[in-house]
Amino acid sequence: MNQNAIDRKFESYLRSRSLKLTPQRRRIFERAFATHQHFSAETLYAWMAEEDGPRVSRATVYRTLALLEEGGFVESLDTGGELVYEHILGHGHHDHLICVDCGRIAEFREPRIEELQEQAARDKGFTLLSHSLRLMGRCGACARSAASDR
Amino acid sequence: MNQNAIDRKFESYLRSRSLKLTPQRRRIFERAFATHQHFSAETLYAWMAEEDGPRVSRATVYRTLALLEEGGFVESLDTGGELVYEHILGHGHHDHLICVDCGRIAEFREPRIEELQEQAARDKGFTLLSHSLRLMGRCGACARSAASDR
DNA sequence: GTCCATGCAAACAATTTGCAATGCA
DNA sequence: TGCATTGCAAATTGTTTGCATGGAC
Repeated sequence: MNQNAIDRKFESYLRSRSLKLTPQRRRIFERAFATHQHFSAETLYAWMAEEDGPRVSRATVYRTLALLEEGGFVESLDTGGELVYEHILGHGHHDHLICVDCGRIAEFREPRIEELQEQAARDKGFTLLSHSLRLMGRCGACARSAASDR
Repeated sequence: MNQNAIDRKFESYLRSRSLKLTPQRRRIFERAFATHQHFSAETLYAWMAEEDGPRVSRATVYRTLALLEEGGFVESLDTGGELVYEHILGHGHHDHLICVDCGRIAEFREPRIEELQEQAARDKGFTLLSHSLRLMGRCGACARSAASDR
């Protein structure tokens, strides 16, 4: 999906909820889609501060990220501490690997895990709505530097 | 493992780190093992307040829970909001199902998921240290009452 | 013109910390 | 006795909210 199509999707989402397209919302939205990294509200706020464009307050960053999440434009990931976001469009579902040393986040996809989750939920009489799977470990680079420190 | 053996394990853990066995620590420790439910720091603090025994401050509850977690006596689970704890001893590893309506927590065990996680980590060059898998859904009771509300 | 949105600062919730007093070992 | 521990209140962190002003439609 190109930038234009995404923009239209956002506009139509706002209209559907009778919300307004403000310069702040547009700026936050576009910035969130301009990166392929994970970012926190604070990080995004810092980007807003150092880059050019309409001034955006911290409160608006939080409010707009919440809005984007409700609209299914971004997803949040709880890193134990702050929430980080990533945009979703053109990005299939995946889970995360988090390096405990450097904080690097890698993504992986494993449909067989999803299937087993469904099964486990059914077994316990639950209707599965969503899940959060985070693998904590040490990435290759950190493992190597830990080894060379010895 | 009986209460006595668990107590000794705790005492020896404290000794190994040259920490002291205070009435507060003993009380918190025993209370944590006396329940088979999940509990938050605040809940535990409330138990301390309403039941008899040496007075325990909120700060000490937090500090001791952290200590118990480091020692591998309890494990924490992030429910999005507050952390809840459960004791580990005599309790194999499992993951959680959380009801989004009533907050009820169910446990399940699925070794095949663990195996696939290991594999995914290896594929990405990570050394897996731990993981957190939470399934969010609606428990049977809540699904039924939601249906009857209609 | 009518709501909705923004910025600001104050409020929040959960947890952590500094410090002086206290208490195990 | 010496260092760990406690309680208290103040501090922190990440996030949310109330309210007066400003702006999109």
